[in-house]
Amino acid sequence: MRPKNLEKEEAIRSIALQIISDEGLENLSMQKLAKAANISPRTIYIKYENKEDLLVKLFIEEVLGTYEKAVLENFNPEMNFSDGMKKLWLNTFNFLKNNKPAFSLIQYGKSSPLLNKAFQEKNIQQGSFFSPIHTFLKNHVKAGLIPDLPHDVHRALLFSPIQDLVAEYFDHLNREQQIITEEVILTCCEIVIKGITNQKHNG
Amino acid sequence: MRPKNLEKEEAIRSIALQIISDEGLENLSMQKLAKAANISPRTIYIKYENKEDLLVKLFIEEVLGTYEKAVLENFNPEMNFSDGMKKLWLNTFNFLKNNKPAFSLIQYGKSSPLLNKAFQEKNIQQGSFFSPIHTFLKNHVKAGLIPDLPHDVHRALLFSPIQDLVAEYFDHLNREQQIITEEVILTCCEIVIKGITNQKHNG
DNA sequence: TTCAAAAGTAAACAAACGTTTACTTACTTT
DNA sequence: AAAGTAAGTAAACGTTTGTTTACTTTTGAA
Repeated sequence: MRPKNLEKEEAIRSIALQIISDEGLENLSMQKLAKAANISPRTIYIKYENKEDLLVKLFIEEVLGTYEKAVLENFNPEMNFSDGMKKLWLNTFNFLKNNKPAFSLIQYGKSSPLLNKAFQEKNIQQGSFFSPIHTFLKNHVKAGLIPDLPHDVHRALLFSPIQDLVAEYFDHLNREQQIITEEVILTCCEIVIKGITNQKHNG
Repeated sequence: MRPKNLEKEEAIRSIALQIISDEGLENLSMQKLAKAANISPRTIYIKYENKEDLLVKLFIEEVLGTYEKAVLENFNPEMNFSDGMKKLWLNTFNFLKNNKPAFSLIQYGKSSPLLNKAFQEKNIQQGSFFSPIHTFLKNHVKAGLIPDLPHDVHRALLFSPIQDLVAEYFDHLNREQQIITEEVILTCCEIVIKGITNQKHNG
């Protein structure tokens, strides 16, 4: 039998991300996608059940999968807190700033009920994304370095600023400014570390 | 001549927000909106030029307008840093947790190119939203209490965690949990304050 | 009380939507 | 080399889209 053309599958995914990033999720249609990828609409349905299936797989597999891998590169849960945080922040920054389409869909994941629901189901069903970070934080809670807060609260405190900074990086790009640099990222990371770290020997 | 029925205008806006919040921006159509509001599609076009105009006005006027007012209530730029921050965080939390549709569209503002562009144009054309916060931060930079960073960077460090915490509040609601309370918000606010505050007399 | 005029409605427009049908192509297996 | 089968295409399906046309209703002012 004739084998699947993996190039076409990759084209579907990358062009779908491109359209979402440039025109918005609300402006992605199957026919527009097929035309942009130079294939028949039917071909998309060989690889995906329907539009929702395409979007969910794009989000969970293509985007969150590679995102997680990039963020956790050269990171391990046994690192000391400051080094670990800086590694995670720089990995996040360097991956996302070169992958605007991925960043765009991640943002939609916080907006769209469909993607948000898919993310939570995935997270519950088969162990959460970014579980090494979970372990990392637990270690430092146990060591008394950071306060014992729910994991979601840790995440909001420690990682929401870096995601906002990436959004600002792209906004500034549009206006041909360059304010958000690796140096700024590291400064911000240190501020966040200072905030969360217990000051056992002060006062 | 016959006057506009303001109730219908309000119905259009609130029902549009409802649909966006429940089904997503990508599932809002003019016909669905008209049917849900018990009016003719044509009526929407009396009040708005087209769908984009409706979305932009919904976002900028209805949502960001009321959001700004709520966040700045009983706040003024002359407050001391800690009190001001806590006021802003609690105002944000208490407004958004009771206004999921507003929160949803604010999230879409970070995803959708249309809304994101509209926000930036509005911000440039006629003075930024939340300018009292701008003044507030400038004051405390001048006093040497917090480091002199670009305003966007301040915003990412000081306010992105509270928005993430609101998102988590809604996620937990769906699972009938109640982790994000005013008390948690204040704890987190203090952590953020501690991080950004210059320690002039230590070390 | 009449009446211009905007508000509002019901129905329809072409275009685009997600998806499928009927068919052809390309490749593996025998 | 022939057969068999999934991949892939072109064209079309019925529906829904954003928007408009043609008409009716409601109102404040004359």
